[in-house]
Amino acid sequence: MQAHLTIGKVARAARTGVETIRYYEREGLIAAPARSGSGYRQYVPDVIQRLRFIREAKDLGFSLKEIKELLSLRAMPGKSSGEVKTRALRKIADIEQRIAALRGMKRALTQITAACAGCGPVSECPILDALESEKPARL
Amino acid sequence: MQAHLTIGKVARAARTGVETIRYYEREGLIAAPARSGSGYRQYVPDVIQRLRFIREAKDLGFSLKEIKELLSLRAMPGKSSGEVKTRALRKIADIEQRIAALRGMKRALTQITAACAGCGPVSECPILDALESEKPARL
DNA sequence: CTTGACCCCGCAGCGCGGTACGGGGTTTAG
DNA sequence: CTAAACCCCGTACCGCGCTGCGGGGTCAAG
Repeated sequence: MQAHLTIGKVARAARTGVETIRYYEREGLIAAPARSGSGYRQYVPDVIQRLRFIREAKDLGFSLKEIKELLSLRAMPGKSSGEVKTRALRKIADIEQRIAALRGMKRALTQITAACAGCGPVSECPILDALESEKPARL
Repeated sequence: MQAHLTIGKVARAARTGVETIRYYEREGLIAAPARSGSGYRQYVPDVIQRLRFIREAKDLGFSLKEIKELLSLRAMPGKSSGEVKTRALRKIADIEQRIAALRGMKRALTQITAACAGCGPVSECPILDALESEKPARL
């Protein structure tokens, strides 16, 4: 009846499991919430956004460790903003690389659909090689 | 002295481990190569590109199963190209979603660096919330 | 006041993607 | 010819990110 949510409600709202939330708490991805007299976790609604963000970042291939870093960009108790900025810039560069790599893949796949639309057996279509002749290396 | 490479050379060229290559072979991500009389694997150079592609896709958050699907878009023995096209289009849509999500993150991070460049303690900066107010849901 | 859904905690187990080990044979540089 | 470096295979083990289980307490609807 108040603004505090039980872990089960949070789990449903964030489309995740109760156990996952407890796990994230142990791993430091979300703060330990207040507790009721009987020991129940009492969440504020904000945690739902945070859980959703975690899920999204995870799907994009960030590890929980990286996500922790991303999240630590906010809520740094008394840190200078210069430090935050530096970290954020590094993350931005990382993200740009990922986007570029994804665009390369997309281009290759687009070529497949465009060039092979009407040609004969796929095994003879040389454009499929586009998939494998991505950048020589990097990182 | 010929065009065939041993597994160790391939591993070094693709910047991966020998065991990883054998693992990918077991998992069907790369074809089993020819063998020498004494049982040594004899690779053609192409495999190096393929391994690099796998590494790149992995870094982007694709699972080995998904990568297998991506790779299967080429080298489908006698499949109609219509089927390949359908699969490719699905993959393209998936990749576009990933790119969009990454762009959202980048935007949020950019706002952090821009807006907080000179303001006081980070804990008071409301724009950091951008990180958590990403899309309501999806998928 | 009971019953069922919920919560607590700790610990075991799982699937993924490797990584290492051990015991053997092979190749090649010196 | 020998020693180092490489290869084979099977199996065991690892860290990550959960997921489930058991044994217990709690809370709200009927």
